[in-house]
Amino acid sequence: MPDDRYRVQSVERAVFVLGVLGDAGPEGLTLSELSRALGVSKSSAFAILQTLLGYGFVADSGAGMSRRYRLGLALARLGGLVVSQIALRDVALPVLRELAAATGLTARVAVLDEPYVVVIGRVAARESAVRFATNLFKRELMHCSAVGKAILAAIPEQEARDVLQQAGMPQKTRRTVTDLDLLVRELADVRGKGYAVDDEEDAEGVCCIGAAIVGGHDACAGAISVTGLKVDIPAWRVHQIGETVRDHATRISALLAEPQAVSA
Amino acid sequence: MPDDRYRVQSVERAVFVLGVLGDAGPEGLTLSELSRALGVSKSSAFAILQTLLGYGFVADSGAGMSRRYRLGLALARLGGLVVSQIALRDVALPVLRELAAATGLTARVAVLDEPYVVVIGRVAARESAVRFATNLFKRELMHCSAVGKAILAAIPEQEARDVLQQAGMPQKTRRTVTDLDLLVRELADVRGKGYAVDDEEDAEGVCCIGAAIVGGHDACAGAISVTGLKVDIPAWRVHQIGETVRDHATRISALLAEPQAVSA
DNA sequence: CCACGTGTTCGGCACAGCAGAACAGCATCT
DNA sequence: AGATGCTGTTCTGCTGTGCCGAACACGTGG
Repeated sequence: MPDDRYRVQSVERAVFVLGVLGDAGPEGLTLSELSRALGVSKSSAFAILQTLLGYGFVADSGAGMSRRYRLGLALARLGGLVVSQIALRDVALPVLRELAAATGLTARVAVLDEPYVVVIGRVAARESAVRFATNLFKRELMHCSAVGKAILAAIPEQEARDVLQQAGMPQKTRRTVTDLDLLVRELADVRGKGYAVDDEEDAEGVCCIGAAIVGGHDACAGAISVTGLKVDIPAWRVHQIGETVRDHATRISALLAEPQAVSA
Repeated sequence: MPDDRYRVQSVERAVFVLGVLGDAGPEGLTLSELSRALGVSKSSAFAILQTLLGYGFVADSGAGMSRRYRLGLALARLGGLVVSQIALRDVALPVLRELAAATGLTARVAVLDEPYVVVIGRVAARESAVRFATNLFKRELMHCSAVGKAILAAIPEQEARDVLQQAGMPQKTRRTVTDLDLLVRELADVRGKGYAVDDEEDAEGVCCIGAAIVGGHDACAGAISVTGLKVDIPAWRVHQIGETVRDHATRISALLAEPQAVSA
């Protein structure tokens, strides 16, 4: 996907190794399984694994005839560093707790990771029938999520067009907006209201309402949203919830503008 | 460090890139700084960065003349996967809370990541004068830590010797045991008592008492320990604390043996 | 016992990807 | 203004990396 002019093959393969091992779960994979999944020779996969093994990026369970490889603890360390570096997360979480309490819905905070959005924090609704299995830190498409559309509405239109074209606009449900111009027109409406709605556009039966967070270093720092079943968010509640979400987003924006007083 | 026969240079360099960026903090580094820190040409570093960038392993803040690179969110995702895969962590943490409360000391749980130990969980003492700045998920030496010695005592002697020789036994403080045979003899004593003591062997003025956790898939699943200032752990308290730590370790071992009933 | 599974080792050839130099912006100093 | 330092990016050509394939050692099950 990146500018494939300056990509180095070995590194790319190493990244794939980590990706495949991540999907594999705690049991891990054998060398043969891995080399097949990647479509590379066993010896190549072996060399990459040995290298990553030396630095703790992968771990191996028991040597011998059926040695299994899984993700290593060095990744936990680096991952922790990344998380601790996201200031927005720490600022937003307390406010999200209030938002979740006020609406009775699951609240989330996400940032732009061009051309995707990434959920970096989450507060589950206290008493929710279903639990939304949204993976933290996974790249999600912008055109069919409330946080995505909220961010798109907060950045220059041309930039939004670029981002959308780069990522594509696949049809995820019956209601997904797949036309670029149609979505851009919707963004104007979002700017007017101050909140964005995802009405079953990402998953059937699931509704989200989000609002952008402005400030920080860049113009748009991210967005927050609440998620619930379509049943729990009837049409007549949308506007009221939308305003609540928008107000909480504004509060986070204000907190970001303040001189930081971070506690240990 | 690894069997440098089968290491692939590009992957190794990519690992170094991530390591350097991790140490650099949220501000990140410029391409030039990075290439200098690594001792590779700018173009090589650039190619590696482009590749990692494409998969979210690094992120870039603003293009142009002074583009800065930092760790990317993909690492947070993989790191989260790793953490969630460590069953021991979830089992141990509640018990560690009790241990911390019972002793008034900081409690930690670690696993073997040959030939090192890695702290995977921690519960700070409620009312502690100092806060111990131990990094989670960082590889630590075994010969000068309570968790390390506890694990060493729980595995076959030959294996312990191998591990110690592989990692080396550098002198970290005046009291660090740097002689292999001397330490091996101490391990017999640890087996007898059921707990291991680190008496200012890792850092001046800091004392740890740890005990091994057995069971799980392997014979030795890890170890727990309590950490405090030498002043807070006078000689007459060592035995009593040691027994407390040992008992809590035994409880964790028992929990691991039970058929898992994990809550969401 | 042989056939197939595994992980590991080796060698040789090709091209991946290195280094170095040239390029384009931008700052700051002379 | 001009000059010189920085920055990131691009390009080219040579070299040595690190690919693949095949042989190896070990275990298992038909």
